[in-house]
Amino acid sequence: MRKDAVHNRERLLRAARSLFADRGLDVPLEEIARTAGVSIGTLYNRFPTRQALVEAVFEDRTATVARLAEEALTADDAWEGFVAFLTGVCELQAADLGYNDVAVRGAAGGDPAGGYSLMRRIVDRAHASGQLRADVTLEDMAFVTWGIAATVRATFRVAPGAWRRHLALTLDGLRASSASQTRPLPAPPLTREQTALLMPECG
Amino acid sequence: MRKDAVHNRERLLRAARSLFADRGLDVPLEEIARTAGVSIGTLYNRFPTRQALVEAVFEDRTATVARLAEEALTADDAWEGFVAFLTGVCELQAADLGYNDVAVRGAAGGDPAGGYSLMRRIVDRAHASGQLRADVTLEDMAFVTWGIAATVRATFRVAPGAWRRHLALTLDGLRASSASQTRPLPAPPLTREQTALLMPECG
DNA sequence: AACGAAGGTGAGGCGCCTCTCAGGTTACGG
DNA sequence: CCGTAACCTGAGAGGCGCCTCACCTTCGTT
Repeated sequence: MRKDAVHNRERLLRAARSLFADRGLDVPLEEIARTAGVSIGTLYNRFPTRQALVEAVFEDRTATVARLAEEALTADDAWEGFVAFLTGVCELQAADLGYNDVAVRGAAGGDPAGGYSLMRRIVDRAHASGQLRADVTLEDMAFVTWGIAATVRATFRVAPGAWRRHLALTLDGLRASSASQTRPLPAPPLTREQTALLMPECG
Repeated sequence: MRKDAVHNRERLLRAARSLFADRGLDVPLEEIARTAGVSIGTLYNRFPTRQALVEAVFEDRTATVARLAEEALTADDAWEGFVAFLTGVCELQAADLGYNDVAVRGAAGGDPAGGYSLMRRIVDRAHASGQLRADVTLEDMAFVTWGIAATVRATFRVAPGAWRRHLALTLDGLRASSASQTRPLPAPPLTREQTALLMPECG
């Protein structure tokens, strides 16, 4: 690739990163090109589809999630690791409206550097320590993601940080002590296949 | 109003109700008119803005919510009433993608027939019975709404009913027994003003 | 029956966004 | 320094959805 092409690619990524973060994934491509100081044609040269641009912009996030997961596994307490991981992921969503969209729409593509199997280990460890309720599965983590993402979107202008309250309430519902002993949960967990369909990046 | 106008108005409402339910609030107005067998001009005659149409379509829902709230207040057990109310509201969202949008975007306009003060009574009653955790407020109900709505949207094609599992987990987090005694929640509840801003129909 | 007002119609203007392509420009190996 | 392949450009075609308005039809009243 010629070096001016590389240069333009980077300018486009910088512009897209910033606009996606502020306004979500639906920013007009023309605006991204203009912000990057490049023509719309160049944008299409570098990124033939919007999807390609989105994937390039959020490529680093998958590594970040993997790092969060690894840190969580080294936490002294399994539950604290579990909480730290989910908090970290939600912080990413709160800091970047574009990534928030990615999380909700499953638009990232590609497995997050083995994030899925790391997450499984976090969940297993929290189960083993007896602090995560036994009837909760890895697939239920999607509920946390979707729920907190929605609260972030609803409140980020008016009450940034409010999602932390929602997350705390959600996490309390996942503690072993919160299980409603009387009756089982009213629906089965999502299957692995369903999760793969809904969040391709976790397949 | 002339009777052909009334007739067309009803055809438009029927078409909009059906399309909104299946595809959400962003259906093209032209398509609604076409489905109703009426011209786009007529749609604009009856409903000068999209907002007006949406409000007319979902007018009945506010009464439904009020009815749910009243039923909840007559339940033998305060907690069961509380759960029944939230379940009912979520069922409305799960049954109609348009109403789901309304709930998330706060696009309904108008107080739901005093639904807000009824909800307050449901929450107060659940507090009084000692079953709803004390550090949860009426405003926190918005988290439930947003969260379940998001899960409904994500799963309704692939796993309809999965939201019930999410709701059950969420509700378990709201039980008094789930309060993490050690530390307070990490963020204050939304203020009444913030809630009014975010969900105008609850102002 | 006749008339005025209310209502219906749909082509077309507008704005927004996506995507293409013919023509001009630049990098870089030889 | 030259030639060519890679690259950049931006006008414009095309699609979509919103909304208006001049013209015609129908209702309902007298």
